[in-house]
Amino acid sequence: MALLTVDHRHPTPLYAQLEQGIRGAIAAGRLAPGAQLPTVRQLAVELKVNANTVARVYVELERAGVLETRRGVGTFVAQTQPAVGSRRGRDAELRALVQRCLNEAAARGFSAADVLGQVRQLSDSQGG
Amino acid sequence: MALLTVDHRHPTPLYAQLEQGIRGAIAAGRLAPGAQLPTVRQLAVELKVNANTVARVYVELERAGVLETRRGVGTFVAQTQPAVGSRRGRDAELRALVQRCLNEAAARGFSAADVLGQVRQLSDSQGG
Amino acid sequence: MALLTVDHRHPTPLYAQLEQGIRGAIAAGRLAPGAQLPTVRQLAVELKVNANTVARVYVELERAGVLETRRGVGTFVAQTQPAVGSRRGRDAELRALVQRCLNEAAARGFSAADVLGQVRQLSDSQGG
Amino acid sequence: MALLTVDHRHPTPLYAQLEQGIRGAIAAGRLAPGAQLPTVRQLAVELKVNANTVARVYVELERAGVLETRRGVGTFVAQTQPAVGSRRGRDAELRALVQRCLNEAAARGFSAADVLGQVRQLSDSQGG
DNA sequence: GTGGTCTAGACCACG
DNA sequence: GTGGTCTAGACCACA
Repeated sequence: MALLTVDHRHPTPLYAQLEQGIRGAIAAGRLAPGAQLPTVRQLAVELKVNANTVARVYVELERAGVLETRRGVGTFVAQTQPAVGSRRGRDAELRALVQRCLNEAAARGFSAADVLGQVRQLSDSQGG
Repeated sequence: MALLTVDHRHPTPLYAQLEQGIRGAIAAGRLAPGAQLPTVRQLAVELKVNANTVARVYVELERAGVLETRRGVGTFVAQTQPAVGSRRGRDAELRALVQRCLNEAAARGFSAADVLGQVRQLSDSQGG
Repeated sequence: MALLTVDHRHPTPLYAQLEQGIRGAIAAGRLAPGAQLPTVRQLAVELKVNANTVARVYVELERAGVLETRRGVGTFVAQTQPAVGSRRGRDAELRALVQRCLNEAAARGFSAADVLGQVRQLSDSQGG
Repeated sequence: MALLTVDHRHPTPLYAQLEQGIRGAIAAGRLAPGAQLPTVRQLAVELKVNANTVARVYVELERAGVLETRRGVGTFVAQTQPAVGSRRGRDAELRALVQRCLNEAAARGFSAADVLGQVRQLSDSQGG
C-alpha cells in the first residue's frame, strides 16, 4: 500500500486526511526523522489532488515543527518532533476516536471483530 | 456515554459524524428497529448543534431507508434496514478505514496497542 | 422558455420542483451527460431562490448519481445515469401522476382536451 | 379508482393534494353540484390522513364558495360554482402546468407518449 | 409539539 | 470563483 493516501469520497477534508496521514506515518515510524517527503507536485499527482492543497499541508506542518523545508532541496521530517502530550488523562480522547472508527465500520457492515483483526494485521506489518 | 455524540473540533463535518453515529448505533444494535430517536430539537440542544443540521441528517437517512418519519409524530428506526453489501471484496475498504483510524491515533500519540485495547473494551461493553 | 424554472406560488416545495425539473431535463435529453449545469449562485439568482436551496438539490442529485460535482470547478450531468426502473408494473404510478395533473388542470378551468393539446405541443417541440 | 386520493410520498402537501382533487373532481363533473361529500371522519380514514387536515380543506373550500356545509347534515358541492377565469390569456399557466407534469413523468422514466396515452385513457373514461 | 421548507449570511475547502 | 458546512430564525404542514 502507498505510504500516504487520501479518500476523495470520505467526508473528512482532503487537507485534514493528508495532514493526519503524515503525522501518523511519522509517529508510527514509517517516516523517520530526516526522511525526505515527495515534492509537492509529485504528491499532488499521486494523490490526484491540487498542488495548492499539498503545499498548504506542508506549510502548516512546517509551522507546527513537524516538517522542515530546505529551499531548493526539498521537504523533510524534522529531526526533533514536537511533544504530543502523554496518554495519561486522555482516555476519553482515545475512546471517542475508536468509537468513531467502530461507528463508521458498523455503518458499512463491518463488525468490531473485523476491525480488531484488521488493527492487528496492520500493526504487525508496520511496526508491531 | 451518551448514545450519540459529535466532536465539534474534529475536521469531519458534524452532519457526517452524526449520520455515521446513527448508522453505527443501528448496525451495532444499540438502536433497535422501531425505536424512536430524539426529536430534532432535543438532539440539537444535546449535541450543541443547530436544529437544521440534525434535521438534515434525519431527512437524509430517511431517503436512504434507514429512518422513518411520521409527520407530526417523530422519527423512528425503520423496521427493515437497507442491505449494506457483503464484506466480500471490501477488504480494501476496511483496511483504509482502519488505517485512517490508526493514523489519527498515532498522530495524537496513541499506539496501535492502545487502539487494540480500546476496540476490545468498547466491543465488549456494547455488543458482547 | 428557460431550461429550468420554478413556480413560487405552487404548493410543491421549490427544491422538489427544481429536482424534478433537472431530472426531467436529463431524461428528456435537454441536458446531455457531461453537460455543465449553471453554478449554484447563478441558478439561485435566475430562479429567485436562495443559494442554499439550489445547493441542496445539487447535493441530493449527486448522492443519487444523477449529477457529479468537481470541487472548485462546477456541477455536471453524470456520464452514466442511474437506472430508473422499467415501466412494467408501474402503470398505477403513471395513472396517479396524470390524474393529479388533470385534477390540477380541471381545478383551474382547463379541460382534458386542453391538456392533451399542450402535451402534444410540448413533446413535439422538445423531443420529437 | 377511488374518487379522491392523496399520495403520502409526493412532495406536494396533503391538504393541497386534497383540495385540488376536490376542485378537479367538481370541474370535471365527477362530483355534481348538490352531491354530498364523505364526512370528514370517513374521508380521513379512507385517505389515512388526520381529520383536522380534511376539515381544514372543507372549511377552506366553503370559504371559497366551492362547498356548502349544512350543519348536522353534511358537506355538499355548492349549486353555483365560483367562476374560474377563462382560458384566454392563460396559456402560459397551462404550459407550465403540463411542463411540470412531463418533467415529473420523464424523471420517473415515462415518455411524453406514455403521458399522452394516459391522458386520453383517463379523459375517455371520465367525461371526455 | 413534531418535522419540513426557506432565507440570509458567515466561513471553509478546493482549484 | 466553485461548491460545502453551519448558524439563526421565520413560517408552514401535520397530529
